[in-house]
Amino acid sequence: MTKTKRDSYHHGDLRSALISAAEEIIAAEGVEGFTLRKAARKAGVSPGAPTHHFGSMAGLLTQVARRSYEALGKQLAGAAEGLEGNAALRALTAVYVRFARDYTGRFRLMGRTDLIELEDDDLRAAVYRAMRPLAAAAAGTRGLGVPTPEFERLDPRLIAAIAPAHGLAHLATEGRLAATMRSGEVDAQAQDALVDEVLRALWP
Amino acid sequence: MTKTKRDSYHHGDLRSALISAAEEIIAAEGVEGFTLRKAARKAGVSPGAPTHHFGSMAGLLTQVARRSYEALGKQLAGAAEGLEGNAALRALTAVYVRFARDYTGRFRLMGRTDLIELEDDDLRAAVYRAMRPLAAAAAGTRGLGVPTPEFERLDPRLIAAIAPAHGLAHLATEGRLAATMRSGEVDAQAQDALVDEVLRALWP
DNA sequence: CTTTTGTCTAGACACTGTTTAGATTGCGTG
DNA sequence: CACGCAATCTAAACAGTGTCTAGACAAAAG
Repeated sequence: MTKTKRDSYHHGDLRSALISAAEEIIAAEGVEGFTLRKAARKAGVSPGAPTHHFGSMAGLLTQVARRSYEALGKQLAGAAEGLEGNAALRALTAVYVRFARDYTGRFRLMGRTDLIELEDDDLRAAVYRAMRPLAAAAAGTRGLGVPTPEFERLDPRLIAAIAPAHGLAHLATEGRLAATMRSGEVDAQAQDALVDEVLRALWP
Repeated sequence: MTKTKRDSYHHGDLRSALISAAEEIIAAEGVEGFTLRKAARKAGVSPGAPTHHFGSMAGLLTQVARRSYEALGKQLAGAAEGLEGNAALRALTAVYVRFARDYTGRFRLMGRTDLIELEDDDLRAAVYRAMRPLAAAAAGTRGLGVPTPEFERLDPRLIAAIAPAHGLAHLATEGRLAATMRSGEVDAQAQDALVDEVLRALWP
């Protein structure tokens, strides 16, 4: 589809072309449908080419994961505006779950510790930045400082805010939140309603 | 190690030998270290043999996942005894997290929808049975019926009990619950303490 | 214009899961 | 007991995979 054409021996911007190709494959076929060679073919390049830019498949997927965390962070930041306390926590969690449902491929990749380089500094920073709105909400609600970037020694109350979101998101992607229609598709509205009920039980 | 010896052409009990082999590999090298051929070699059998018993790799791993859910269910059932209300929920969640930490390979497999056959009836039943203690605790706490076996149209209050456990477990396996020592190993005691704090914030 | 540096290809390697056809065995039945 | 059937397993191949090593090519630097 987005097969980047080649007129010259050199590609020009292969690095970002491969990232885009990977994102498209993951969006269309999921993480399990992704192969490095597919991405190379989509970019119109030989199987060995990606190695020069990313070192390994995990290197490429780490970039995709980083960008995905940035996207999630943006959505979270937007959702928290103008809200405070438990209302903010509910809104943030709802967005977290919607992200997992709407971008299941990306979300699954973010949890695949075998496919990405967790120790990558840029990735860690992106994860930290993405979680900031949740941290802020937890702090606003319960009097708690923003966590250190190392993401270690986290405050239990922040974890208490992240865990339900993470858990709900996983349940959603596994189709365990009811809301599956007869067509097999996910009934987004019904799912949102269910999530809202859960959230009102957790953060009244 | 546990290489099952062969004296005759037929194995005798290849089916369960393959399941055991798979469990050992997953325990030792994680899901990402598992290959079907490895399991076959460990059972002292040709690469094509497993297909006759399980149809595909997913068939074998589905059995491993089923047994893992049974193990988890046993631990949950044991943890709930003699406890009521939020104390039961806290104990159950703590066990859930400990299971994920102590049997990370198994736990990761349970979440890999691409490696197992989610629609398998035995698996679904095992999942349902494993979650019963959580459902009972949520019911005892908040006046809620035990969910239907189809695991659809779940009560939001039950989901509110499962989600934090699931989320905490994932965070634990990703090493995001502090509690990682300088050696790189997980400080189980510190992690348990942190989880306990989180749980007291969620279910006071 | 030449050299150096960064990109990319070609081909191979050691794997993977699965399929095919055939060899081997145990078991129920005559 | 002997026979044939059905179950079980093997051997070999197939189409893939990620990654490595040479070397080909092109653009930038001297």
